[in-house]
Amino acid sequence: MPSPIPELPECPSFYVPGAHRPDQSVGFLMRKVLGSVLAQVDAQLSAYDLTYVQWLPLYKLVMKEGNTVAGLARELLIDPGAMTRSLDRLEAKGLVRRERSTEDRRVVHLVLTDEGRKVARKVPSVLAGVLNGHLRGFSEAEWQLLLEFLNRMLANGETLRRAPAP
Amino acid sequence: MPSPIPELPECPSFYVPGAHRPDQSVGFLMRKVLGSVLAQVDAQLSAYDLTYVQWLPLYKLVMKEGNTVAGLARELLIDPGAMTRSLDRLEAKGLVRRERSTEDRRVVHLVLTDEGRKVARKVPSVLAGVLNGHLRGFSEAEWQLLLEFLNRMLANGETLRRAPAP
DNA sequence: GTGCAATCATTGTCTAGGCATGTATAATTT
DNA sequence: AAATTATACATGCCTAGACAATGATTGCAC
Repeated sequence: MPSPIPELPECPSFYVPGAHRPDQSVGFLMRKVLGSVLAQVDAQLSAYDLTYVQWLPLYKLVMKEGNTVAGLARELLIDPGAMTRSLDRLEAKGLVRRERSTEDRRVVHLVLTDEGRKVARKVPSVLAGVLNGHLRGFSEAEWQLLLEFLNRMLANGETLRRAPAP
Repeated sequence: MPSPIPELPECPSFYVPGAHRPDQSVGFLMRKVLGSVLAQVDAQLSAYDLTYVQWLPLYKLVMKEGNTVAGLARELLIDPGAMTRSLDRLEAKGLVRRERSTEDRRVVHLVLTDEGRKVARKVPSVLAGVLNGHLRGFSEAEWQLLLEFLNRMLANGETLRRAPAP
């Protein structure tokens, strides 16, 4: 009797190695869309001497979702080393301050400066504008469907990470 | 009589600055999905000492879509400087060769080595596998719809680039 | 033809991320 | 209590991309 095969639904075969040109694959298209969104957001944010990725930790701090280097790195799914250097830049601009914790002397608490809070406030409307611009012509249902698709792909990616490719 | 307003459909207002948490916005989700796809592709490609982005120029060379630095950079939507350095790495690995053109001494022709051609062949099936894995549970219609959404967002981004935000 | 503008490739300097390592400080185990 | 393990932050070295400036060449205008 064969060992019980885990109940994974079959993968589709939308992509067949030689068949499609990869510049119309989901991956390449998403790269381009994301590039377009980021370029426009960053272009507008340059007025505040900020980038999208620099805003992300500021936002997390505003929302009180993490206030340490490791915490932010986990939240933003990036390397702690990258986070450290990113915070170096933000600190140099006077947007955050580092304060070594007293109860656990390993951790560094990050606090927004007034300037940091001020500039972080400007970002969401820029982001909303660019995203809405890219969704011109979408119905609300289509938008929701797109979000659902992305969430499903993300969930698939998770399960793939646990049970790697055959 | 007011000047004729260009016939641009209104932007939707799906995203309102304070309303949504940005980690469920299209942008952030696409970042995560793309990260998941790239991580898995690169993990598998590491067996060939190659990455997805290193494969792209090889593929363009195979397809004979550009055979110069500037040509590849245009095709792949990246900076010529970045292309030069990327080719440095590929040349160091013995996957491409540079040959200064004789008829126009400014340009450098890029030619795949046998090794380059060989390793480039391995990639499409890896790519297809990971993409199909992320599309598990998608119907063909849903897949096509997703592609359509992405193409529409891309087109919107184009028009936005010409006529910047209000 | 001479001068000017455009093109091609390269290099320097910057942000951004990944991986590996190191150091200090907890926390846990024994 | 001592030793091990784990965590937090920082640093070094790598890929990757953006922008700006440079040098070499070519093409065009005049």
